[in-house]
Amino acid sequence: MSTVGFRQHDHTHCVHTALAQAEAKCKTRRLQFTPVRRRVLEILLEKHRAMGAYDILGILSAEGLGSQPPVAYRALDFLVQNGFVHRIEQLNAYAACAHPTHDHVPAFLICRSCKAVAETETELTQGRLGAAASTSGFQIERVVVEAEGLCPECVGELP
Amino acid sequence: MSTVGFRQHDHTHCVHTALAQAEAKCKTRRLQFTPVRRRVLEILLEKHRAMGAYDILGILSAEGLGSQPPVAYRALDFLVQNGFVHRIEQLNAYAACAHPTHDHVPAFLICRSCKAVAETETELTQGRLGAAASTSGFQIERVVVEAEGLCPECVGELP
DNA sequence: TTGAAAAATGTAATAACATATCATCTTGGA
DNA sequence: TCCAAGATGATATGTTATTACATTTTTCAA
Ligand SMILES: [Zn+2]
Ligand SMILES: [Zn+2]
Ligand SMILES: [Zn+2]
Ligand SMILES: [Zn+2]
Repeated sequence: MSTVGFRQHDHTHCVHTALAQAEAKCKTRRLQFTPVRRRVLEILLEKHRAMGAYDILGILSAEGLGSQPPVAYRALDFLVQNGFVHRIEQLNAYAACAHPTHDHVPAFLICRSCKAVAETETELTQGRLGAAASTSGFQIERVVVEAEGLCPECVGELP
Repeated sequence: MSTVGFRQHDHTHCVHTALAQAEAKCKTRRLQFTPVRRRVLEILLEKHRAMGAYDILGILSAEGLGSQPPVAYRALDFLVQNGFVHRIEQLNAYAACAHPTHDHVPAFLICRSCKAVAETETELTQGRLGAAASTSGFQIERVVVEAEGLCPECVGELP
């Protein structure tokens, strides 16, 4: 399954594929897939977990791609804006999108022990939240859904 | 309806009621409902909106109840831990619980224009998220559900 | 009642996360 | 070619949150 990413896998191939897809999408939309933007996405794809802006900045800095916070935040804003990366609100962190080929409402499973993050999908106006919104006349534009708990690896090893 | 709080109302009475309920609950559970904790909850009930820790600290400080960040964060941690207050992840802010009398999974509707916040409820493992969790063996302990959009007041007045 | 343990508070310092501003350079298109 | 929009460089600052340790207060059982 591609919906949940807790199992180990080799992803040198999928990093390449995702970068190529991102590049193509940018070309289509006439967006500039600049070196910093490309590298930030690549870092997030390679690490395959949520990373803070300053973690990413540290890597960029070591590579001579920029050392000040705006460098990282600008690249991340671009990637989030265009759906290549999601922001995880609970962690103040960022993760590469696992389903970049189609529009979706991301939802996350976040392990409180090992910090692994898996992305799945949800609906914009599911269940009671959607009902409450339409009852009150609230117009939902974006939904943050983030579940915290224990991943399969950690669930056996902790209280 | 009590589920959605976008309509105007007078709540001097409900502040008193909520404080009394909190006090009773603390007595039952043998928790210390100290002056700072009480006052922080009262502030959040009175303002009836999401507030940052430093907003609250400013008020506490003006009243001589403490001037350093840990004062506010400790009180907020206590109130969140015990279900009197919820943290709004998207806003890095806190709001008094609207349904303190029973256990629930809070969900929020957040107006991006006026910053009003309404609390409703949801299920711990709704829809696809729950399905993905059980498929992968992830054990959900807490869910953050926060919808961003336009409240009834603002939906007519903005693009 | 009293004394040890647990909980809460006071205080200082610092860490972590994020944005504002303005100058300069690059890119894409008329 | 030249302009305008977009991207980057660089400095400073703003905002949110935690660590650490000393002191006081509360709890609870001997
Ligand atoms: Zn995604
Ligand atoms: Zn784990
Ligand atoms: Zn609540
Ligand atoms: Zn509004």
